[in-house]
Amino acid sequence: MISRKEKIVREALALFSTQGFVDTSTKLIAKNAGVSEALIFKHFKSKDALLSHIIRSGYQRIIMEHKGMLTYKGPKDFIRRMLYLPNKLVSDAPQFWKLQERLSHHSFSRAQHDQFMKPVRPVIKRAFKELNYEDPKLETELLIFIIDMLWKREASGEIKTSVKMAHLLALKYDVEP
Amino acid sequence: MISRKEKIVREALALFSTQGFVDTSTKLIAKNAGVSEALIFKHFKSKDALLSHIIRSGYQRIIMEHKGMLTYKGPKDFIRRMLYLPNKLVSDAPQFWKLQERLSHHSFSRAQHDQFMKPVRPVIKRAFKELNYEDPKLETELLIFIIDMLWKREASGEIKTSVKMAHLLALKYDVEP
Amino acid sequence: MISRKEKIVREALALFSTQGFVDTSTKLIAKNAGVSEALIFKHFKSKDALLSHIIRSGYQRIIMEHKGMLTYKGPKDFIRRMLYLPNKLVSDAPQFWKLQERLSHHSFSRAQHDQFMKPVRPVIKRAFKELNYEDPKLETELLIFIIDMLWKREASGEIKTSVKMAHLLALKYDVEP
Amino acid sequence: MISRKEKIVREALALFSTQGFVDTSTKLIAKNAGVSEALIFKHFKSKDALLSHIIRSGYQRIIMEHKGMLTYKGPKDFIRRMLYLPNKLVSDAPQFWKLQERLSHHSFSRAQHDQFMKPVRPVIKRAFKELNYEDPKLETELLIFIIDMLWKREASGEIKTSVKMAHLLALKYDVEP
DNA sequence: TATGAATGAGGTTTCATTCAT
DNA sequence: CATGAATGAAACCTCATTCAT
Repeated sequence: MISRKEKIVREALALFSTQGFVDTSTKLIAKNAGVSEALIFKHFKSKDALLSHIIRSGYQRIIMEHKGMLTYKGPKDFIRRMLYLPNKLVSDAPQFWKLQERLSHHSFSRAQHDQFMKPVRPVIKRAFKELNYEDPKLETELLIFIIDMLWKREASGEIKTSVKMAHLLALKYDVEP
Repeated sequence: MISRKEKIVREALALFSTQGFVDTSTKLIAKNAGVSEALIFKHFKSKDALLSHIIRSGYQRIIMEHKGMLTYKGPKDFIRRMLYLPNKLVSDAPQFWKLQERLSHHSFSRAQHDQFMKPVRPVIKRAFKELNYEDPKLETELLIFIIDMLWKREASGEIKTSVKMAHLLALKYDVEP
Repeated sequence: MISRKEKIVREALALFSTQGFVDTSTKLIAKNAGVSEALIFKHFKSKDALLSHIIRSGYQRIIMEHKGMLTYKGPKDFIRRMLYLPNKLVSDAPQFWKLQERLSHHSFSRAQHDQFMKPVRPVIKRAFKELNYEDPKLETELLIFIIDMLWKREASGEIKTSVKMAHLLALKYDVEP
Repeated sequence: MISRKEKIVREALALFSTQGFVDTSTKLIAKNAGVSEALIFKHFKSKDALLSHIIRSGYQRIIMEHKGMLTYKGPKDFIRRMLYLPNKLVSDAPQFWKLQERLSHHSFSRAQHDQFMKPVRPVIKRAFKELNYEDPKLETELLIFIIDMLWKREASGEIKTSVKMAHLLALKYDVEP
């Protein structure tokens, strides 16, 4: 059975991701969750705290579920997996990533995302080094930029072409087996 | 001499682009512009109308100032210019593009932007065709999306690496002279 | 040729009588009259003054046009004419009476109307006296009340039945020739 | 103990009936009721909704309290009771009828009133038929209109002469026992 | 005479949040 | 744990009115 607290979180996520944080009133969240408005503030100190909770717990779960993400079986394999990562992430938790996409100006959200992506950077760099790319650092920036691009696009709903793009990019990087 | 109406528009743009539309009160705009709040509503019917005016007139000016944008002197030249377009746009009107970036979920803003980019698409496709790319359509989608991400990134302030990326991409596309 | 001042007065009357005084903005009056809002305040000190002007000049004209109203050619004739007066008044200036009907709580309007009806009262009383009615004073009150009733009803647009009622009343009072 | 919601309703009725709806601010209602302005909007969605509630519940109560109104013990008795109805109504709820009188151009108010008076019409007609009046339909219209004017007059405060008139009318209709 | 530009005061309504129960 | 009742602050917007030209 799903707790009322969880109900609040789910409805809030659904609303924040579709209407945006500011345009979603606590009243509406309460109504959709079938609870009193006051309960939101019993469980979370404020509307901001509710958002932070959603972000934090979201990344926690994602980190849990993608623990193998960093396993390195060779440069080409890693880069390919990075290119297909966005699709996996967004497929697993579309609402969450839709919300993230909307929160590009929310500092806490950005911080959490940066922390999530931080361990990836050196591994990508290693891959480009092993593949003898001329400027591994810049190539890393570019790939991360592309990854960013892809999950934002997928989160926006344009999944099909995004997957095609990922494939096209994999070909360009020559990492397709 | 700059009119009060223009003053309102400028302050509104400044505030919307830094704090966001919803988080900027008409009172603050008025205060910063040194006018009465009522004057905003004399010149623009509503806060929304003010935003629409900013968007519309912004794109109008940009279209004016980038009339040569579509001149085609060969595929490589065109693709290169497309890759450097974001930098040019954002350098010319940083606040405006910052605002646009924030408004990615605002339907009118999207519509205006789509209209602005619409004529570009067939030309890019032509370029890829002339260069004998295998899937010109998908390549076009990809490039347009890259352009989109580049200006958003630049608008967010990350200019230096973005320019570097544009250069790197130009090399990858083999369009650098 | 009709002056701008007159244009304002006419449009104001039209709007006040259909939408009511408070629900009609000076902005709308100006727009409908095809003049600037400021001009209203050049010609009339305030919105209230404009209303007062309309009322005062309205009654002035009506008094002018109904000078013969009080001529007494015998009791029955007078009472009959009184019963048909509402129809004549409202037919002549429907908008004006519609406005009056709306202004039942406006003290100036009431005062003007009372002044207009004042000279009628003693004549009606005289008629009832001559006809040997038992309580001429109360009968006078009642007839004035009925007249009031009738013009308000006609001003509201229900003209046909009101005329029928007037006729029926004339029969009841036995004043039809 | 009287609830805050009821307090709001009462103060609103008092103010609307004396100052009129538009000229009464929600702020003043709140102040007079000793509650916050926001509470008005918690209990009633809007100022208009508050007014509608007052009208609707007012008529509901009146209908309850005047259930015997339509009992028919003979034509003369019924007509006499109709003539004295205005006085009974206004005596019972003077503020409410004062408000109704002010709202003669408010469509919802008119509709409610019409619905309240609707069942009366056929009974009056029946009475006039039984009394062999020549044009029962027109007589009905006239009587209903007289009733209408009487309660409006009483609601405006002119009670004494109105009662006298009702009595005089009863004599004229020959319905006084 | 006529206007465009400007405003202070005030209106209704929404919001996140608190508190007694 | 859960809520209904309540609120202060602030939002957008409209209004009648003034004034320099």
